[in-house]
Amino acid sequence: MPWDVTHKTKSKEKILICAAKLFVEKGFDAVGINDVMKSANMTRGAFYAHFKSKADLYNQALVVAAFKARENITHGCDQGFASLQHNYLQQGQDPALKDNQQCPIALLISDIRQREPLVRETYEKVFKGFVKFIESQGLTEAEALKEAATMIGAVALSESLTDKNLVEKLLVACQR
Amino acid sequence: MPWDVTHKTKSKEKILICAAKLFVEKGFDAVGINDVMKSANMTRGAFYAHFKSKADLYNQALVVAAFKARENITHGCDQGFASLQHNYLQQGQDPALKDNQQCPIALLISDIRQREPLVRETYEKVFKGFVKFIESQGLTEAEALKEAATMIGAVALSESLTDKNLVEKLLVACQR
DNA sequence: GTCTATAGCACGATAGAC
DNA sequence: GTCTATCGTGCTATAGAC
Repeated sequence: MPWDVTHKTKSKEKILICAAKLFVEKGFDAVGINDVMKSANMTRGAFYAHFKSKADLYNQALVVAAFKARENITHGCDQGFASLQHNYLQQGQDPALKDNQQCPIALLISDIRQREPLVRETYEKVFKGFVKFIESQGLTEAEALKEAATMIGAVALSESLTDKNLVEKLLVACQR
Repeated sequence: MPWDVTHKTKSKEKILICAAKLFVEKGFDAVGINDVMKSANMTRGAFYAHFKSKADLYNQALVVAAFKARENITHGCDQGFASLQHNYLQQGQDPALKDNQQCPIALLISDIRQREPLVRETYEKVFKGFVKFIESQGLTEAEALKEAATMIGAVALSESLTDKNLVEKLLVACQR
């Protein structure tokens, strides 16, 4: 593989990983192409050699975010649903893991409504994958859907509320 | 009360009610002052006679949205938590009620992270009021927090997912 | 492929007529 | 108080040098 192809691939990967973090943290509108490229140590102009538009980047970054978040949350998690639930609910709480990828399903849950159909399809696939994964821990589809709603709602709320005490009570209450 | 004071009050109320609908539906960034004023049958210039900034409008509209949504959801709901839960989960499903105010806690759940501290405080107060209201139906604080997370997560998801069948299954699964 | 520079547009906010 | 007109700014996207 020639050097320039590797270089291009590495640049694109770097952009995607930076974009995944930024978009999940701030949403589509609050993140400019400039912010993403700066975060990846490049300038605006280089962006369009890799992506055809900002929406294209968002769509691909969503997949990367989902993959990385799953890695993050299921890392060392072999003890069934209770362990998964605990790791998911605590994803934003451990300061040591503060720069890890958080779950795009929860953090982009209202952002996604304003996006184009292709992006919404991607989001929906990610959500369905999450539900299937919960089912694989021994839950029925209905149980998995309800547990997913609770976990996603709790994590989304935990990022939107500022009262640390309330957030702690909320996460404990959802843990069962 | 002189005519012009009444007129001003009515204009402001109209702007607030239109803004509450638009912001809850689309979020802060996707709604321009122009959109709000057009929806209220006025022009951009008149806006600053009533509000000092777009953020000021958003903050006040959030309170109006919470009040109207509560009216909408608790309307004819005297049968305890099960009835509240049913009405809350179905708020976006009945096409006849499609233009009613939906719950800002659920629909602005990720939008609110990017707003200024004053707005986030307002959101937090609204959320705490919602939890207290659930508690008043005979639940403990922990139970109320968990039920709130499930309901809010389910409604937020139901607006973000496009598969009607999946949404229906999700809402039924959360109904108990 | 990456850079600098800029076109083109949309938005928030202000100024001044009525 | 409401209107029209405008300034200033920030953004996406493109053009052209290297």
